[in-house]
Amino acid sequence: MTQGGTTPTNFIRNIIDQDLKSGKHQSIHTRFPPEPNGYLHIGHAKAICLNFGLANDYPNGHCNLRFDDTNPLKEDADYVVAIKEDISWLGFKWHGNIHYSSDYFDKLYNYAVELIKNNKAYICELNTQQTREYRGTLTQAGKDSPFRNRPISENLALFAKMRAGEFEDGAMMLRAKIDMASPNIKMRDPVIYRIRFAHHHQTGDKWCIYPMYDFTHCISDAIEEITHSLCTLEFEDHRPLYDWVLANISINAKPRQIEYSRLNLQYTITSKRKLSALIDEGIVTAWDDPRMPTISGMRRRGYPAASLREFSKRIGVTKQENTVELASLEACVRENLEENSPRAMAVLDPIKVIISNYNENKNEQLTAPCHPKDEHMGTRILPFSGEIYIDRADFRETANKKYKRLVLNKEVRLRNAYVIKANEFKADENGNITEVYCTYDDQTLGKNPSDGRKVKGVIHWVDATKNSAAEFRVYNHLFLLDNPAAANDIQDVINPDSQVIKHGFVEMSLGDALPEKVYQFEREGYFCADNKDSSSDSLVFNRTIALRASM
RNA sequence: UGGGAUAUCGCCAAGCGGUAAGGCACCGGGUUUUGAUCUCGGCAUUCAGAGGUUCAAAUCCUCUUAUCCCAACCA
Repeated sequence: MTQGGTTPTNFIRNIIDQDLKSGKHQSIHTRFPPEPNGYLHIGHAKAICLNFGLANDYPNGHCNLRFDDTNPLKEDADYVVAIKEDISWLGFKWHGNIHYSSDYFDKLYNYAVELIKNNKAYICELNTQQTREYRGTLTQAGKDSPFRNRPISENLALFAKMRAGEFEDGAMMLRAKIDMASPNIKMRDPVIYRIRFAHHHQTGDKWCIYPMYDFTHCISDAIEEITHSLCTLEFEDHRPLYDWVLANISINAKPRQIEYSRLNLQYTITSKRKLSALIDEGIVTAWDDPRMPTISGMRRRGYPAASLREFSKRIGVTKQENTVELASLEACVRENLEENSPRAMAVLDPIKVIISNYNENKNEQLTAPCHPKDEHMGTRILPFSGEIYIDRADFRETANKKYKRLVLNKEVRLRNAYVIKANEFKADENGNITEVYCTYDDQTLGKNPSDGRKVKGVIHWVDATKNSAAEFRVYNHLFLLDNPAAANDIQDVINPDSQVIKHGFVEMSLGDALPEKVYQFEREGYFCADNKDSSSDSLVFNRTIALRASM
């Protein structure tokens, strides 16, 4: 399958098609509702592609960005900034202004009052412990709160006082009056407002009571005239409550909540709480550490936005629990990069090669294509002198025929340059090779040896006199286990080699490599300059992903 | 007898009563100045299991089994 093209159908599209066909809706309106309490990760990327993708694919479709900010204790304006950037980078535009659930705090308050007036909500003074006891268990019905039958007038007065700040945190709460015996625990008089003397990043100190998710989300959807409110499976039990709230207040719009299964990805964790812990414990450096499955981490690492969109398209949308293999994501990244990244050469673990028959005054400027198949990418200049660097792994004193690189007394092709032959080498006292002495065949530039002898291998190289020194950060799985969430202690399954630092050289043309621009370092993999730590004075390249390896 | 959901190839996933799409992975052949790419070929007589309805069932019915979610004043 080539990247791009149309999105395969799924059960949500089928529902939308029916709604459009039946005339229930003329167009669709979705929303992406992140809570600004952390950075967006690959799971959110799926949700973003789903919601914004739907809006893009249907005529007159719209998708709102709404920050679900009803818990000031956990949220922060910094996250709002990062989330907006991530969505834009992923390639999506939200409809109109950015929305916040907190925009609706006044309306929400009034709807709560309406519920009270209709005897559908009451002020409860049970403490946390008591509330839990009264709620019952999975198999036992709950029992009514002693405050359940408070007169409406008293509820109204108490709620007003709650808002006025006359009670302490946790002293009381507003509860919907539904059914303490419901088999669905979510319907056992759920809390809809709590007291929190906390500063809110959007509303400041205006409020000391904050609405709960279940009360807020459905009303926010209705206010924004969302037609299809998509969320993950764990909210299935909340749907009756979502519908109950909208049915019991004077609001016309009746958005439909549809649940789909969240994405699980091998070797990664998609829990903001756990990702946050990785940072706190110093296992990674930040939310955008290239090892993080966050959108900003993947961006920093070099994953193209288009490959994330393609991935989200390939995994589909269903209600089945799933764990996608990492290889599936990586295939999308490689497919994109193979086509779009310019080629270059870099040596990560250098040993010097001295070409003894090369005239030391003959400094050549070789020309090499930036892409083997796309000539529009142009060419670049490769300085070539008598001294070059090759990778330590590309030379052996002896080797079997499967080894297609440089071997003592044998020949190898230098990529984009000449065929060389190794004649001798030097090693230090530990046996580590320090220098290899070669001779080159000056008749092999751009052509095979004229006498017909076959040169089996091709290795990459960097000129030893004109180049840029660079640090390479080679990334591997952050976790040793494909299902790290199952570990008792996450510390036990951290891969100690999730980041391996190497120092070597890149070809001269890479001296001013732009951050996040990905190159294929031939035979090594895809790399991009780090968007935080790299500068032209001190280059730092992140390995986006290795080349597919087969041998 | 708490409630809610899900079961199609190793991993995703189409399929919606007419006789198992596709992608990833994997296994072979070819091309190649990247052990990359590209390319050609292979990869579910079977749809969690057992019954039943039907000319015909992955699709309808019944029962069984397995797995996931729910008892925050989180979202």
